Amino acid sequence: MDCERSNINVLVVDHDKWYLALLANILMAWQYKVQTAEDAHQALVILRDSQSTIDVIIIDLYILGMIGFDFQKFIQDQFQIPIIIIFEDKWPSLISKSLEIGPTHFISKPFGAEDFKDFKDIWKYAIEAKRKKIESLLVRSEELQETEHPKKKKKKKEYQGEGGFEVAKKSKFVWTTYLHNLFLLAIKQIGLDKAVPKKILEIMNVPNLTRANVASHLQKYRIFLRNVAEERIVEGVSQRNNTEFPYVKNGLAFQDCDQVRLGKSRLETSDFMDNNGASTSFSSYDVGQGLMASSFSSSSLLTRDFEFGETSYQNYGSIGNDPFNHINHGVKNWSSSSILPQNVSCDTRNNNPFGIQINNESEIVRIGTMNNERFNSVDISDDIVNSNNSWFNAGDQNANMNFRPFVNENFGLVRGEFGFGFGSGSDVRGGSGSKFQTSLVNNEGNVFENRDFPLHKLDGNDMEFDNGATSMNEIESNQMEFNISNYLMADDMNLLNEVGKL
DNA sequence: GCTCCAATAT
DNA sequence: AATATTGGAG
Repeated sequence: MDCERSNINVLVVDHDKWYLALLANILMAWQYKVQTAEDAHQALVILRDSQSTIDVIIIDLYILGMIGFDFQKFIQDQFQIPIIIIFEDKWPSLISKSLEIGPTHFISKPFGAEDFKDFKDIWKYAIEAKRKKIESLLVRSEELQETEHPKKKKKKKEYQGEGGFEVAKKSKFVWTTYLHNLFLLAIKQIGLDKAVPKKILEIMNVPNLTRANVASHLQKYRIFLRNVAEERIVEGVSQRNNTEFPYVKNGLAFQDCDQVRLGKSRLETSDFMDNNGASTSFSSYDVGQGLMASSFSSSSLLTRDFEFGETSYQNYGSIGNDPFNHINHGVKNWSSSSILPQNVSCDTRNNNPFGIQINNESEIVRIGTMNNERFNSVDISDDIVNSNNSWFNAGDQNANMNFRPFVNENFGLVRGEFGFGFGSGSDVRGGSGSKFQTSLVNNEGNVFENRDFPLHKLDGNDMEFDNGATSMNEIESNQMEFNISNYLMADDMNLLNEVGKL
């Protein structure tokens, strides 16, 4: 048993140095080889540098959440490294999220040395996992020959390697979000026109990834791009919502680094939220709302898991049991789709951010305005909508507004390569506007369709205020903000540095 | 013999 | 639907 132990290499990841030290001590006493990491990024680097020698990962649930649960899937699927998650009870949603990904071993915090007297469970788990891993790769051909019929054996022989071993049939490669994002990043670096499988493979630098894998994926990607190019967007905000391929998913990377408008992009992932409330994935701060479909000078928000059609999207979530509605407070509506600016505050005398609500036909139903503390909505003309129920439920939709400098004056709904959001092109500002113009924007950022909607009662004097809003808790805010670099492996950061985006 | 890519197979 | 494999062209 002991000799087996010393063959197991463990990576321990926790942001709590005390636990880190505790685990390292225990593991080393048990003759594990231990590597430790205090944060997510360091864990990624370690794993990347020595992934072939890591047999087990013990990781804090919160950090796992920071890396993203794709990471769990990634190392379980691709590397087949078992994960043992140490957790605190206060993140129940994270636990269930993690359990969705795959079989996982949990240890509850706080734990002490005595809890590790029962460590043999983990031992068994790790050793068993390693054994399975090896067995899945190598199957004794002798055993096979006993059971196989001669006919089948002939076919199997192609796989036969040296030393009487036979390599088990390769499992289907899975393009996780993470890998796809690396793929996109590689293409970004090379340039789409010059991107060929070999080069992409080289830049992605992912173990076990083959050129054929990349070629196949590239083919699919090109087909996708062709479809997008041919697609008519005249329908406005339409079906393209359904296709996720080019999107940044889970915020790990971006198809086009230019999309990052600001030096610091804040990234929120719904991994931190109840899965009922999957939400906005990107926002920035200081100016605007993050990622634009182009270099337009206005704001844009990205949402995901957003269904624009029949199902309305409830864009709110929670952290544990705490309402989490201050960053992604944008969209929440029960009966029809609604999009509101997020992370905005304003000089209400000159700039009024707007929220708009649209129906299933992409028509604007209502437009709301905000000031520093409140949200209210304003009816737009009845020829757009004859609604006798035309006020936003401001408390629901914009509780916990986040107040930051906000310079945009105008909003329109844009549909760009990355989704939809608020774009420039309108000529509305508090007190002075008479029209609200929505701008539909193509992938190049060019407005291809404008629609004007008359407004009234945009004057601040006419505003009705809601009392439900509260300001954002700064600490919570900080907890939810991560520099993008935290999500990237070392090479990716170099790549982004070269492009000058970090 | 290798790469790319479109077509085809699984 | 997603990924793997094939076969022609360069």
